Amino acid sequence: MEKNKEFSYKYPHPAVTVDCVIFGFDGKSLRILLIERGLEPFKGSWALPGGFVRMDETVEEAAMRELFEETNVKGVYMSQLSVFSEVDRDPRERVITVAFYALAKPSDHDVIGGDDAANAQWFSLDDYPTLVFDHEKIVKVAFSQLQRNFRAGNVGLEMFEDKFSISQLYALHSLVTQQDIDRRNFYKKMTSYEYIEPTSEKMRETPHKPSQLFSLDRTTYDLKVMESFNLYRYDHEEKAKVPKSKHHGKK
Amino acid sequence: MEKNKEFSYKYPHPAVTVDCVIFGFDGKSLRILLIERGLEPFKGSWALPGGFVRMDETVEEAAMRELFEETNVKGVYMSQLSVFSEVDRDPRERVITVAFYALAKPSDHDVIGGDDAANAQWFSLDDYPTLVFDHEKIVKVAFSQLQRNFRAGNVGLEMFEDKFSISQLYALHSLVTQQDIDRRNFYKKMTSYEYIEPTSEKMRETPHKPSQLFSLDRTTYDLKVMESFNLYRYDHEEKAKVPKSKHHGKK
DNA sequence: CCAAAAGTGTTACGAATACACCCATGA
DNA sequence: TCATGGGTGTATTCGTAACACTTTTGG
Repeated sequence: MEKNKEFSYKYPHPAVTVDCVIFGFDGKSLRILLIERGLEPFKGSWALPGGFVRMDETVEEAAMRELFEETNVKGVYMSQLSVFSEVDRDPRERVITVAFYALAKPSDHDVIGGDDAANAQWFSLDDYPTLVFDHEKIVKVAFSQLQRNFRAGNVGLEMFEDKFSISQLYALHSLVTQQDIDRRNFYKKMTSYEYIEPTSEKMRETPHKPSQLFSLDRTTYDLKVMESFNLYRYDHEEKAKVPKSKHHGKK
Repeated sequence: MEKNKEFSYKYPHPAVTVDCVIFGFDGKSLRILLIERGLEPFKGSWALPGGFVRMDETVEEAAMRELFEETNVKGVYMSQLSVFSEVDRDPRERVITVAFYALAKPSDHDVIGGDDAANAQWFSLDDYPTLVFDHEKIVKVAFSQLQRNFRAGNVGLEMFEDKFSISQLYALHSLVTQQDIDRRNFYKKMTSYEYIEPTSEKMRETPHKPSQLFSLDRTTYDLKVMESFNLYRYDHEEKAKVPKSKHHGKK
């Protein structure tokens, strides 16, 4: 390929990428999903999953596509976090990135590095490798957002298995909000939600804690989450079938 | 046609723009600031103030710059709203836009169309001209955001003069939230805030309403707003390091 | 004086907090 | 058995809602 610059414009254009901050929870610590770059620049370094937006897709579609290609994770709720556009944030050229964030359960996905990623792996938020570009900053902003959402009442049930105990929720809530909520009040609050339904089973954890298991009424929960926050549902396959839906909430 | 496309890339790049939704309040209705386009495409049509992001500026800087160039408005709190990236949202080429929104007082700014704008003008949200591109959608999303913020406790004091009455706040709050809050409870709530300070003056309105005037402690208020929401302060001159003015004595 | 809107007080309710207590389990 | 953590009950606080009432001003 001799002529390798085929796309010309009258004015300079920045490149546009997407980056995804995916949070998970393993029962002990909060985790983020990272990839090991398989291409230059910074080949071999760790980074947020993401990549260039194609000309025939929206940034949301790009985020879902890249996440799936690079980590095999799909079907999560994605939310636009922020645009990062510092002029020198990428050494190659001017790159503006749209950051997304989502919650996922580590066990639910077959996390396999693919495509441009040599590897994909969950890391503890307390101890993850140095990230390339300004991805550390993006992670910080994402965590702030997560913290805000949690303090505002979000419970992050997307990060749990089908069956979960209130103490697990409590552990996560404490981790994220950094607040010292009374355990018993938290218990009552959670069990008062109509979308958290008790099962009769019991579960066993590390030391000796027999605790009641609960399950989630996804339908009710989704409604609550959707109206509380600005979340959009992105099923990876969505683009393939669904046309364009437009609904306006005019009164 | 000669060769007028000097900027070449190996892969296609979208163009990146910013658009600003500026809300104001005139005592009666909620207003937005629009410009009449002075250039093609859609020359003569109305649009949100905005334009292309330069290679040497962030999207925030671009938003402030374009807003100032096209409408003469500056020194407002800007907040990233969302990225709009539908593939066909611009007829010229692939254009991804970062939408911002801010609150301003209509009277404080000398709204003059400039640069790419033939004209700039405040319109009532109930009755504004058809907008180009997907700007109507952006306005809708911005209003939803505004509504969310107001329901969450924001009072939009940025939209008022130095002296204001509680009934004015109440009128705006009712307009935005569409909620029927008790006037008297609202009054007490507002006057309980430490950043809303009574003055001894009185003001006169349409029929016969003498009402107490209040003023705003900007410092305290800014703190509250900054931590409640994700707002960033952008003084237009900031980049050129011009000293900040606290009071505007101009009229 | 009267109408209309501003401003003040008083009570009620519900969610969030604080904390006391009992139960189940495993070592 | 005891230590540890799960689960339940109850009182208090506080912000908000509901609503009665007084004051001010223009006509």
